[in-house]
Amino acid sequence: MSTLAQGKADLERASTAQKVADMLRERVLDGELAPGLRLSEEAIGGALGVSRNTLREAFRLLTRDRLLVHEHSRGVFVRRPSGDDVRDLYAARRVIECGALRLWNDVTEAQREAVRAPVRQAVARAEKNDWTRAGQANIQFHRAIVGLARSTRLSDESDRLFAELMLAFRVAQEINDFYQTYVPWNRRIVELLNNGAVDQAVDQLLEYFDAAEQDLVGRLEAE
Amino acid sequence: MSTLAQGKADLERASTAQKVADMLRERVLDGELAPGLRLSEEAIGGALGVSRNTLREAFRLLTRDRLLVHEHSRGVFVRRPSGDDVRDLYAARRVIECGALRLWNDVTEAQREAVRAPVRQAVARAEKNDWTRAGQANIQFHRAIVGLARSTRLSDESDRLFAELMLAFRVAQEINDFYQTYVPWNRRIVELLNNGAVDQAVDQLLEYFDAAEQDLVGRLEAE
DNA sequence: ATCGTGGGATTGTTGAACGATTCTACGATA
DNA sequence: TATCGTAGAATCGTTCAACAATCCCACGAT
Repeated sequence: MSTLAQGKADLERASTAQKVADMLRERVLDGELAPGLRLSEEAIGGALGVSRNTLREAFRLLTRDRLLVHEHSRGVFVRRPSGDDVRDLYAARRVIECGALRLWNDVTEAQREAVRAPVRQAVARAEKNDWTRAGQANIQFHRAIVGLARSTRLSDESDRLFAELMLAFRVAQEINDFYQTYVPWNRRIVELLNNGAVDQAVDQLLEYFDAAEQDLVGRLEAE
Repeated sequence: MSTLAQGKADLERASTAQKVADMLRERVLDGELAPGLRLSEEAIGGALGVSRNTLREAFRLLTRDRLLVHEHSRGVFVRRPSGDDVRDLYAARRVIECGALRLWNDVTEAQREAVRAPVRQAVARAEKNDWTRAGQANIQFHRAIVGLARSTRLSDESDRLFAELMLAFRVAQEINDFYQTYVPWNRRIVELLNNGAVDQAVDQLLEYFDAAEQDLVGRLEAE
């Protein structure tokens, strides 16, 4: 059964543009292509061995994901989120994640466990000072919160928001610093949820967003 | 001042692909291009006088907006939303709009008025049996609710959800029928908001979503 | 120091080309 | 008669080459 699904996934393999977009997405998210950098069609296309047309399709995909920005007749650039972008981003997250978290009592146990597990993982990794992977667990935590809503459209959009936020973190050079404070915060949220105090958990999540936004915006607008 | 902004908007005019995409979007939304229809690259490109490459970029844009679906080596088709799509759509709307509506007491008076006005408009148009434009006012109502969050990202995504929902309405041939029931519903919601009963307004909104989803899914899965 | 004004580089769009994939219709086989 | 397989037509995926439009930069004029 799973082999069938696997085979189908292979059959419906991505187009060249899709594959190029995936590769570029990784490079952007891991910082190899720094925010603000201009991506030359000729240089990238030559390096990857694809034609300009195909490359431009890949650019369109990433532009739609807000990882790249397109300026007419000037080219595409790796996005450099501004303070206003971050405020916009957190306004969206507040609505989506708090709204989804309020569904806590209406969802399956499997969904609830998907929220708890990443927090345990983040705690364990934080104790080992593995902040990179602790950060990944944090994202999983928030993805699972959105997942409570059971809407692929909402989850997909949230993934785009998370990716954009990663860029903002990079610009603010805040990859590891801030992660130390959110771990206990998430722990508290899960604790409140387990005690049935959903409203208080939502309040905690809101406070977390306030703190994170303020910190990030501050660093972004400092320069 | 506004003329300057207007001029700037004109200067930063869309690319050819963007303009083609806008034109096709209209045709899809007003039903001229029916759900399920296949869009031939050659036919459309020839009729519009643009090259295949440019047209394909336009298709990509609309695919990203979920108005078209792309099938490898088969072409692009006007999306035909399924019952599952509608369920997914409403799950997202529940989270977004209810979450945004809870901000009622934290926003400016101008934002609140932007929510009330479309309802008055819808009532007036409904009395004149102008259901098409009453439906447009309804969408404005829901757009304004999302606007309470003050996030362009959230508003943009919601616009995509609304557009997709319009397609579902078309498939269900429910353009005008259902509109008669939501007008009084929206009226009640605004009344509750004006009385400061935000939580009850959210509950009413949820019930409205339940009813609308059930009705739409029922018609969609009937065929 | 500011303001044209070029040349050079890059993007925007087109058209043609060819392999790969899908669709269609026809005929073979049971 | 119904199913299956196959050849041919139509369409898509991708590349390449070309040229106009636009932007960037440096140089010189005022």
